[in-house]
Amino acid sequence: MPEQNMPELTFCRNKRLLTARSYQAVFGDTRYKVAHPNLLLLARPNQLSHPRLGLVVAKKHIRHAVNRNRVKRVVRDTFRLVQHQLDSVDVVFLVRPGMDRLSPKEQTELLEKTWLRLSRKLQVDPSCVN
RNA sequence: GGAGCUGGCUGGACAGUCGCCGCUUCGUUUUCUCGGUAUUUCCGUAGGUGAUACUGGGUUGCGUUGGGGAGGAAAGUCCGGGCUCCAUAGGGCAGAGUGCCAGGUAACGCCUGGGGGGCGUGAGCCUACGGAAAGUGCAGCAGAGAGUAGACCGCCGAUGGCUAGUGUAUUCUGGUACAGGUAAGGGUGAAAGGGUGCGGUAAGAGCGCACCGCGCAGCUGGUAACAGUCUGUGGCAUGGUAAACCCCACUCGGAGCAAGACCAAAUAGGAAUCCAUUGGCGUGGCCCGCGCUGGAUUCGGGUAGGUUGCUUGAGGCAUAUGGUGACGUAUGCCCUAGAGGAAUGACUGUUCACGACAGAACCCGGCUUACAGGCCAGCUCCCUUU
RNA sequence: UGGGGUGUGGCCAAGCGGUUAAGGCAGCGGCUUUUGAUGCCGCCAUUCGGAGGUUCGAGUCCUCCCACCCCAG
Repeated sequence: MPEQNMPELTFCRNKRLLTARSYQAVFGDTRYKVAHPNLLLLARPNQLSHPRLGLVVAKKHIRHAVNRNRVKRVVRDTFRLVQHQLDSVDVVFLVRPGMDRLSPKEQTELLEKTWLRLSRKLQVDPSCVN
């Protein structure tokens, strides 16, 4: 949990990918990639001063709307908490089957690890394709 | 105490941290914009125009105050409406739906009450439940026969034929099973054209009679469906299937908020008025009808994107009242999600019965399906005690 | 969110309410052949996505569920 001199931890609309074009840009020019059986992250540097997040949660992979919504909420919440450790990148999160079978706590832990892996990749390898 | 039936309610609680979306209070001048006052620039008759300062409002951003924020099924999309556009949804055909009766309702395939039928000891539950005497069709295999019945085994053979017996034989008594008569019994099948008994007969048969069942007409009760220890009448006529076509009665125009309306980069296939009414296009399958398209004149139109539609409604709650009830009426009070890649979450702690099914997307009324449990009310059956 | 469609062996599929549910590919067994290919014969569906209902009888008709696919910015 974050503590002293709290940085801004909001998550408003300018920190999301809003148009189909933004998503296509990330899919077409993926520089970073973090994979796990239950999820996949794609990322690409942007020209802004902050990271942005986009979600792809397909009905095919997670059947019930309740579980889809919860996965999206957890992803957003964890992204919100680690956003200052990431550089200016556009990130697209894709689910894979089985994510809904994890408990909320397991999902949170998994995502915290995943964001850590992404930030490490961004620092080690700031420009190259994975 | 146990087992069960019916109806209704509820769908973890509390605290903290970080966040999301509307509304709201105050502030900041962050963006854009409209106005007022003062000074002043230019053209100067009136007046117009620009700049600076002060000030008021709207809008947007940021901060801040307060308050709100998924369901009983939000689901499946199976019905019915509202709303919007197409004509104001109109006429006919075709098509679809509903189907005991009455009522409720905006409407319904829903609900309530009643009737018939079925199940249960009972409280209760289930019920596509109009018409097969308008017509057409279907019923494999088996079986004699499957819908104007039929004759395999069987029974009979009165009557007629053939034949025997006596003295004679159309007349009496047999034999035969040739014609024929039967539907009691057997057998087939899901289904075989009222049932039981008595009479009757050659054997039989509603052929006759009694009872039961059924049909028709009347009477009585009921708004009606329907009912009846009712009256008369018919020997029985009318097998099944309409979730086969169909008939009868009633209902239904089509699309859907990605409907539609407004502001509007780009691009030019345009809009209004008058004339013309043949062809083409547009709505739903078709026809009628209706609206566009064509020519002339005059100048403006609307994809990306944004705004709106968007939540106050056949709304809830309480009381009174009418009704068996669904529900209606009156009065008072309340406002209770409104996003736009899509808001309610995550984490920590405490607690208990350790938390099911599951997430609003224009809005309502139903139905159906999923569901850990918990609570309340009424009723039934069994056992025990007094 | 709304609109529409499909479901029959492992795969592709036909199927007026009526015997034991066509056919092709694949698979398995056999025959033919020295072996293989080809050809021929045989086997392979306790049930037509599931559950109820109508009917004497349902893959087919009706109702409700389940799964999958397509269309509309």
